[in-house]
Amino acid sequence: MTVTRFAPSPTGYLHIGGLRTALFSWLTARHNGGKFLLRIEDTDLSRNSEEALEAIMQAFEWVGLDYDGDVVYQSKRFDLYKEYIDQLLEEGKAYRCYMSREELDALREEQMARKERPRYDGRYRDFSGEPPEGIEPVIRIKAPTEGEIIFEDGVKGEICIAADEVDDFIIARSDGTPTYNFVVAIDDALMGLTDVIRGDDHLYNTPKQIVVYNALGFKLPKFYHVAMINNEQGKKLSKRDGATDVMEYQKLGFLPESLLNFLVRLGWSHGDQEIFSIDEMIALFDPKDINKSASSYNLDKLLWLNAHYIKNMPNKELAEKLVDYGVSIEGHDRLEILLDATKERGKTLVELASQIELILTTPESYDPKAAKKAFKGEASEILRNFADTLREWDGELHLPADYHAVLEHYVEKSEIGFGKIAQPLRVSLLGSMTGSGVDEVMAIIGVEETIHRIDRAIFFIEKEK
RNA sequence: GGCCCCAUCGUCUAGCGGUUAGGAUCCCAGGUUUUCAUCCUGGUUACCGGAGUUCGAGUCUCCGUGGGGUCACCA
Repeated sequence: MTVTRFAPSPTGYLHIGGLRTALFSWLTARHNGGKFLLRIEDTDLSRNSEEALEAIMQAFEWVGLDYDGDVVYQSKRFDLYKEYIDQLLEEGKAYRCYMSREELDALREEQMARKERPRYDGRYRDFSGEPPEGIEPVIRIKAPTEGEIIFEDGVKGEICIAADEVDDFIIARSDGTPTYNFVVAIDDALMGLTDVIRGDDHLYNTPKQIVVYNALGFKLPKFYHVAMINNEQGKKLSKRDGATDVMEYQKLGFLPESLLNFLVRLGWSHGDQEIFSIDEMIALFDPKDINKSASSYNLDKLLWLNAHYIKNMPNKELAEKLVDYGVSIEGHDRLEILLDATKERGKTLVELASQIELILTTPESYDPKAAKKAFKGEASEILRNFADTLREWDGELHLPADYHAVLEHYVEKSEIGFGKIAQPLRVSLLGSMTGSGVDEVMAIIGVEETIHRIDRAIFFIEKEK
């Protein structure tokens, strides 16, 4: 059975790059009917934060990626790791190193001065003498000294790294706590991972982890190293580039399905298809199709996707989402007309909310340019006559089409062009020259409010004269 | 710097030895709409450079160049 995982360390919010690898892992598991596990890499007790953990879990919930079983916390498994450390020590596959931090730093500087690659020199690898006083040793694992470490990466192909590039790295700190590359290998093996999908910044950790797998006799999973996401300039994505925190996207008015669709297409594709529902992603995703090259983040495409998903979302659902953006219209009796009239002109929920606000609120002022253009000539008279026509209208007035009939009737009766009434009417209703159709707006706010807004506009026009 | 990885329109990508190099986004133009948006139609724009292999190379090989990653008692 396919088993994948996402394994963040709780040191900050969930980054969109992290979300993409999580998505790839999740899709791989779901596609194969396998399991997707969540593990928290919190072995460095000093760097963990409770808020970071909560932020990550919250982001996961928002986008709707579900995981199987319980969350695994590495900080709660120290006893387990200790057993493996002891085992390796006993088998002579690991050893105590009594070099102090100072000595290590000095060695590194020396090597750098000689323009060599800084690395541990293995001085305690076969040490059997009397250990120096007062030094708590670290535990190092014996990495192969010759040959090469080769593995097949599902994305990049065969990766071959000379053994002397991998030194005897530390598996337990002097305080006894285990380190990252050691516990990752153990947990991935023990949790039954079949496919490890992660960022390619981990590519160089893989040979180290393979050393651990081999020392402990574990079976290797398949590795996939996904290239990074860059900013629009092709450089590494940083906080300066705007939203990198997944939850930022919620605040900006993005739908989780838009973000997921956007991310799945960064480094993966299926022919010419751009729009993928979650079910389609699950059906079509295969990690072997992941691209080798890094991709750049592009906000325009995300906005386009978001507009698409907003347009196609049922109004009821949209209304529920809009509550978080300060718009409560769930009980509005013209909900359908209101959302049909607005959801095609908002790229984000934030924009949509302000469109709705614009219609529902009586304009306090008029856009000067629009007023100048629309409120000239006989505008106030035309508006007054139209309001009268509305008052006297004895037909049904519910749908936009009903209001349209009134407008048509008025235009015919008074022998004026459509624009003569439509333009001043729009500015009266919305305060601006652009926006939703006047038929829709009138149908949403009703006759009374329509007349109220017209009266206010007439008052404004007369006052300005 | 050592090692490793990568390279098609501005961006996301298709291509898997023979295509007028396709789609999407952005941008521009036209149409639809009383306006704006939507929608529809059309247009501009790309194989990093150089050798080689081959009848034929974006596709394979090598060398450059450019970009990225990594070299912790962080993860």
